[in-house]
Amino acid sequence: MSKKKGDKKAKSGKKKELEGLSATDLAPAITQAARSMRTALSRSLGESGLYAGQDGVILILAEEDGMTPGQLAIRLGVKAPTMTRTIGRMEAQGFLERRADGTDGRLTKVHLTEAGLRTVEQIGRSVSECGSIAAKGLSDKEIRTLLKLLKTIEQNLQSEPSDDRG
Amino acid sequence: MSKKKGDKKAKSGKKKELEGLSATDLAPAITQAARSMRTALSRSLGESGLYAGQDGVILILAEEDGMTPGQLAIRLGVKAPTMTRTIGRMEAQGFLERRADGTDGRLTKVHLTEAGLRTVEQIGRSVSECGSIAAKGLSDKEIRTLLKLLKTIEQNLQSEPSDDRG
DNA sequence: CGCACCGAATTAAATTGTTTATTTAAAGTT
DNA sequence: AACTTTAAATAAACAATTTAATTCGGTGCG
Repeated sequence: MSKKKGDKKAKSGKKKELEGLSATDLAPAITQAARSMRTALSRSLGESGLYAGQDGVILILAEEDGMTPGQLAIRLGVKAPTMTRTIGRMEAQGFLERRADGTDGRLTKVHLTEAGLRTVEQIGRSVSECGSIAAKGLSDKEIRTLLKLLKTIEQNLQSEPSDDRG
Repeated sequence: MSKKKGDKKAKSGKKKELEGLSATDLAPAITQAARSMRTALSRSLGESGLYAGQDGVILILAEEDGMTPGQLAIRLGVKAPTMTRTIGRMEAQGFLERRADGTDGRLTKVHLTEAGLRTVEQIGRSVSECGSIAAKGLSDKEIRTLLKLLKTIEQNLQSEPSDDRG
């Protein structure tokens, strides 16, 4: 870092060199885009009786049944307590069920129920459709670029856990 | 019924023509990226005593004081009840205050307090810093591309509020 | 003037998400 | 074998977000 200029505050300048300004807009931009996506997905998912955030659990379980809450949390990029509660809700809703692991008493295995299995296709459709709507007008290349950039910034953010130095 | 090609599973194919597959990955990708961003921003904002979601309110108010909750909601892309609640918390925290509009009894004007004003700079720094961290390694052009794509998908999603026609 | 309608704000209820702390079981150490 | 440490799941507390329903002031019509 610091190999170039423009790393300073530049608080006094309201010029046109908005190099830093772009980065400033990044957080709001992605926040709002994600909010729109979540809302759209939520609406589409509602037909299956699911909430945004639950779809990923079912989709992953459909690929590999019997994962533990911790594994699911990692796969979905959320914290373990979030997964625990989401699983609890979904279990109450009848989409999945917990089973104790016979070998390791600490582990909980999560399995799709029949009802859960029945939602898989519809969820896939919702997620896919939402993505298509969002990507309307974008070329295939642009979509891939977007995905790549998204992954990059995610990795950047996660590799910098706590940088509270001034 | 109007859908046609690309609706297949194609789960077995790992080829390069993943046109539909890209769009399918869009929702999860942006969701997780936004989650990372939110977490990072939340951590940085914590020093100011704020939570992610509150920053925008202060920043907008710093530009134009006395906006109504509804206006703030639109500007920030959230629904009115969200804004009401956030404003309530922030008022309790002492960052802003509500004042009734003398002319129109239905309106509430939101004003920054001195404490709120004092946080403006720090918030701007946090948001900017977060964006910079997220954008590390990306060229200026890439960042602008990302911003443009983000805006596009946001508009796409919002112009299609509830079109579940088949 | 009274009643219907609209619009802004709020309340209510549901969920995801985070951090911090607690329980419980496995593993490691002495 | 008893104690300590670690790991997984969970519980509790706090915040954001949404939709649906409610309150309340303004406006319009009869």
